Amino acid sequence: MQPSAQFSTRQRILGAAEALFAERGFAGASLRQVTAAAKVNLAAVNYHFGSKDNLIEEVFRRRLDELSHHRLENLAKLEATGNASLETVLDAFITPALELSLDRKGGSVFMRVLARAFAEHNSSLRRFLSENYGYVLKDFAAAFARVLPHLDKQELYWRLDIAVGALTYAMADFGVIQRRSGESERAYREQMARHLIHFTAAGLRA
Amino acid sequence: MQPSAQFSTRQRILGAAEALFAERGFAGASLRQVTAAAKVNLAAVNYHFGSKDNLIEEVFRRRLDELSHHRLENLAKLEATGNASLETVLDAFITPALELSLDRKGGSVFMRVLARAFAEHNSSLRRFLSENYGYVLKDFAAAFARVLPHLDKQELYWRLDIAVGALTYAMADFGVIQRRSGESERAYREQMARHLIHFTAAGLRA
DNA sequence: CTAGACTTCAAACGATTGTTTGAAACGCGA
DNA sequence: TCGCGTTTCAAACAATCGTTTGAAGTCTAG
Repeated sequence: MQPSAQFSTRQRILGAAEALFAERGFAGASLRQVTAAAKVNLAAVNYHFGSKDNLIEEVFRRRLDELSHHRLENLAKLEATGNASLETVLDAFITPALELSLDRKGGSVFMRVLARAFAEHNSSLRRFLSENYGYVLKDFAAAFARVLPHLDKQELYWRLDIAVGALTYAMADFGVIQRRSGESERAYREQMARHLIHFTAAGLRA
Repeated sequence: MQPSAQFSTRQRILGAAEALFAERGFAGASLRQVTAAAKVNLAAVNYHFGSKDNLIEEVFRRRLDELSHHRLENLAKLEATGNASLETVLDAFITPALELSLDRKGGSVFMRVLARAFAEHNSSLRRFLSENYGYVLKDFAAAFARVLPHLDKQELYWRLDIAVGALTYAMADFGVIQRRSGESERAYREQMARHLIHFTAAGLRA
């Protein structure tokens, strides 16, 4: 387990897999395409990850560990300072995803991979995500319940379900809106986040 | 081209393909799985549709022709009677999808297939959908512009993009909300449509 | 410098992929 | 009943799939 060597091969596989999963889906991207893009040997995937399914899980783990941490950290900060409102809770959820998609080159494509996970009815993948990161959504649901006290539980869950859909879809860039020529990636993403918070807050509050 | 024979084999392939595409994706569902589920010979797909890609397009065409017609019909009726408002235009868009998902057994799974199409960056599939059904979205965008005159074009497009995401995601049943035990499929779907219109109208108007 | 663990490599495994083939079965007008 | 276009069928095609293998290469601790 040499740190440098392991980092290089493992990380390059994860990066190439992430990009190809976003573009062609989990079944549509083959390990040969992944290893070719990563410029590593085909057998390296099974050596480092054991199987394709494990590779898929690791692609999620690499990003979601950090993303979930930032989201909950933001939420805790709001609760501690008493600044929790509908808009700030939404911001606590959205901004880390925004930063991730701007941070590294692969960040924005990961949001597409994440959106694909929702479309997959693959039960083992859903179980993996629910078991490892379900508590994040639970904590946020509780926070939303606190800032939307007039909604009963059933009503709140319906609206959160719709809101998550809007956020997932938008952050994955599935829409038709294109970045204008003079506009930077950062400016485009920040505008999207602003619209998302505005739209979703209105829908949740209505 | 005997009507009865053609109907039977073709239609059974389309039904089985629709279900398996919804469950496993376009790349994840093989023609052998499709033909086995449809109880037809493997070669029947290439005989009746030419290729897997053509089969995928036909799965969309079968539902979208009718769906688009109903949507535009509803919209035209609103314009003719002067009843066009934000809620009624949304209803004109959503209700046909609701009816489709309740009408036939395969209707609800088709909405999942449609949502998968958004996740696919497959350019030929996107081109097929845009060329054949893009005018529906264009007509509705114009209608929304009329009932939301205070929004400038750029602002409207942002919000419609988000709204389409919310609708697509929700109608595909990607969320975590489950039908309650005593609740009928129809009641569940109608409640979802009601929440969707309410949420989206608020987001668009805000 | 050597021993030994770690990593990479080319090659091959059986299984499965979309597609094609040519013959068999079918259905219907003459 | 015959003949012919339409449809179905089992079988096979080359290509690709995820995975495994054992040897070659690389690295560091002793």
